Amino acid sequence: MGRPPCCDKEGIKKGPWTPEEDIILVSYIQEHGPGNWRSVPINTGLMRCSKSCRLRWTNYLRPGIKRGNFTAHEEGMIVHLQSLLGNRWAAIASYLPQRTDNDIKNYWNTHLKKKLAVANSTNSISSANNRHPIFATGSSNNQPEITQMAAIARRSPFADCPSSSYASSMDNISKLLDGFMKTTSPSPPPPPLQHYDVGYDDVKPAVENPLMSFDCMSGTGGGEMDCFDVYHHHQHQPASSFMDQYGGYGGYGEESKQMMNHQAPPLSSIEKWLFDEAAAEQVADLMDLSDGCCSVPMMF
DNA sequence: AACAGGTACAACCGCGAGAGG
DNA sequence: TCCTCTCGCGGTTGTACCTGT
Repeated sequence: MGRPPCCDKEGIKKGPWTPEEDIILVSYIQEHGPGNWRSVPINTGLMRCSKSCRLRWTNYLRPGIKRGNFTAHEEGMIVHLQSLLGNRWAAIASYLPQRTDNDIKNYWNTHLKKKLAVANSTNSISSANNRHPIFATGSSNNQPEITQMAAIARRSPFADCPSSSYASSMDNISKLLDGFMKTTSPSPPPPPLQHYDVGYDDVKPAVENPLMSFDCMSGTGGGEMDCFDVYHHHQHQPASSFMDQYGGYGGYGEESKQMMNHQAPPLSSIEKWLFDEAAAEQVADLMDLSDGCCSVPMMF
């Protein structure tokens, strides 16, 4: 007997989500937290399948998501990471905590693939890529490295930190509710959202870890120490001390820290490469073209 | 103004992995 | 060890919007 289809039941609604549905979903998650998606449609009365609820939350409603145009910096990172990891969008997204894997995937398919095709035809990108051995050898010839990097990506603090992500989420929800209130009036006020003092246009990164966030590579932040300084400052320190100092790990517990201590080098090869001169050079070039909006005020 | 083609992105589908019984 | 359930991921589709003719 095969697996029963998830969403082919009678009465399961498909298609775009309405603001009302969003409100219901957000309210429920605000109260119960994300997870246990099976129970979400049951408890909320939403005529959606659990998968649809999860997708809506993770790709649209989840707090800390940055919407709008990708910066040149983000583009560069996606291109780098895609070259290394292939179409492992979730792994790539873990390095861009403000972007969803769906966003990155869409952006890759609609923009970057085309751009790269054009660039490759003029050899402009390929020459840059070939500066680095990883590009020169091709991802398929570095399977162990890729595997390691994928594992690292999964272990990254951004990979899965529901608690911290959820805890900082209310700006998105506030946005949603705000937008909803603007477009539907009069209507009963939504449940009060607490713990959110962030303005509508002031989306904070879901995770504030300066090393793991490539946003810091922009170097345009107003901090006392730019990201490369941070990197150089910490690259010889054990991962644990760095993570402890900068409050990494998101929702990871002590056990995870220990795991990191045992399994992860202070700086993985992918991270080294991404901070490497070639990448830095390329990204720095892109930085010059950036509008600066990718620079996120960091905690240092 | 109307239409066609292109683009962007939200959402869906199917599969695999992992957890738990 | 096997089976079922649940979740997450990557590929794909549908559709609203944009742009050019």
